[in-house]
Amino acid sequence: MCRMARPRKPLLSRDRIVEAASALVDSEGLEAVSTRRLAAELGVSGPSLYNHFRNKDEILDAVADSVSAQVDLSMFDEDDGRDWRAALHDWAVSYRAALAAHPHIVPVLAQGPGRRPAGLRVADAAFGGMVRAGWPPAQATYIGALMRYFVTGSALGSFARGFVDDETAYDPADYPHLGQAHLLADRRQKVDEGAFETGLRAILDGLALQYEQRTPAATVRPSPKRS
Amino acid sequence: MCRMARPRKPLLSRDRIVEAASALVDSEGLEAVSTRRLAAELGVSGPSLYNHFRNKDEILDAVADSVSAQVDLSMFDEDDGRDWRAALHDWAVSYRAALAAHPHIVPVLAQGPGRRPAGLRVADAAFGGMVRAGWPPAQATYIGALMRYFVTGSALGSFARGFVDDETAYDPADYPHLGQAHLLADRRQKVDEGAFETGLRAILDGLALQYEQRTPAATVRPSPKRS
DNA sequence: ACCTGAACACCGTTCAAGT
DNA sequence: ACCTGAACACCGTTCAAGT
Repeated sequence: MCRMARPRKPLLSRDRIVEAASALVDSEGLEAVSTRRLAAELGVSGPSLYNHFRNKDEILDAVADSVSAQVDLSMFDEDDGRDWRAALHDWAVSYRAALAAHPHIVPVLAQGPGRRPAGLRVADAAFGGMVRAGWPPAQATYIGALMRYFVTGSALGSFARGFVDDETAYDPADYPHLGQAHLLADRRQKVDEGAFETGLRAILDGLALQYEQRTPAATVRPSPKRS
Repeated sequence: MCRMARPRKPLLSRDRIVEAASALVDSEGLEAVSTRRLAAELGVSGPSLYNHFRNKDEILDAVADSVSAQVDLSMFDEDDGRDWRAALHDWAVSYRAALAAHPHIVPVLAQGPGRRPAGLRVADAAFGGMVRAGWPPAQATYIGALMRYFVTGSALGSFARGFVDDETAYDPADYPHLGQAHLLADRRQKVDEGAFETGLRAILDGLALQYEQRTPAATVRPSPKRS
């Protein structure tokens, strides 16, 4: 009857905790994650988690970061040979796919990289890729930020989940143009895809215009200090 | 010693509750809002709130909606006379300003309009404005959605608050390009503004290209069924 | 080092009771 | 109709105690 207070092999590890937390977030949402519930899922008592993480927020940060780690960044490799526009497009698509696969953690992710390593790696790679492609550093920073705005916004405020599935919610007297707002779920997913593609194309087209007109630098005038 | 269980004039009202909740969200963040704390702030006991709202989520929805209600929609008025591009620009700026003034409630707002009246009004006005300007309904839906993605994403994932204020967090060995990531707070705010302006301009420029090439309809060919 | 149960100060919500 | 206190089933986190 002697339940060990401490077994020779640790019952828990950061990885095991993150794995269980991710599964719980994906299956039942952020609200379902309590330290006690998570511990129960892992077969330990609540306070055990505090041997591996300082608090619950750190666990959720780790879950968010494991999603960031799934974003493909290979398009920013030096010897990739493709142009910034194609790289940005492929990055956005991969970025969004990673987030859309785990929608419930997006609110945590969308707040910014904080000190999460994979989140910082994403920001770093995109910035580096744009600078290498010839964008001035200030513009490269803007591009990284605005792409994050758009991608996280699209994953978070999905049209598909953002409107209620109830036609009586949209009185035509109040909202004369929203007659179609409560459409079938699969139609709504098409709206999300269409909006994302339309927005991404617009952003890339618009940035291409700005790229042509970017700071003259070494082209027109004899370059003014280019540190 | 007879404290009234029910005074002649109600102590609470939905408006008073929303007002107090908004103040609490703005000053101390979403996490500070508990039904008990909110009730205390209003000088009543916790359960009293349930006479006016079904649950806490409904209160937060109402707070979010009061922010949506501050978004200017006048640029979509019929007799406004300005083009869709100017309207979209002004809308985005006003939209973002409303959200940036109450950043802590944005995570609730960003999830979509749900059944919040002011949120639906925003979606309705933008859609209607684009259709009136000549956009096909499907495109108008996309535009409303993608603008929401971008604006809520920018308000939620602010660059200024999204990076930690600690230079040791960005080891150049790990993130070769993030040397500037922990800059002064006011510089970071400039990044947010720059990224928002750059992104908004790119979106509008890109949409202008798509507007020119939109469904030929009655212009080129003898219109193929235009229901 | 790593797990435990007990404990503290909280939660959201329900409900019978008051007026 | 609208407020109350008591109660229920939870929380996150700390800590002394075990091995």
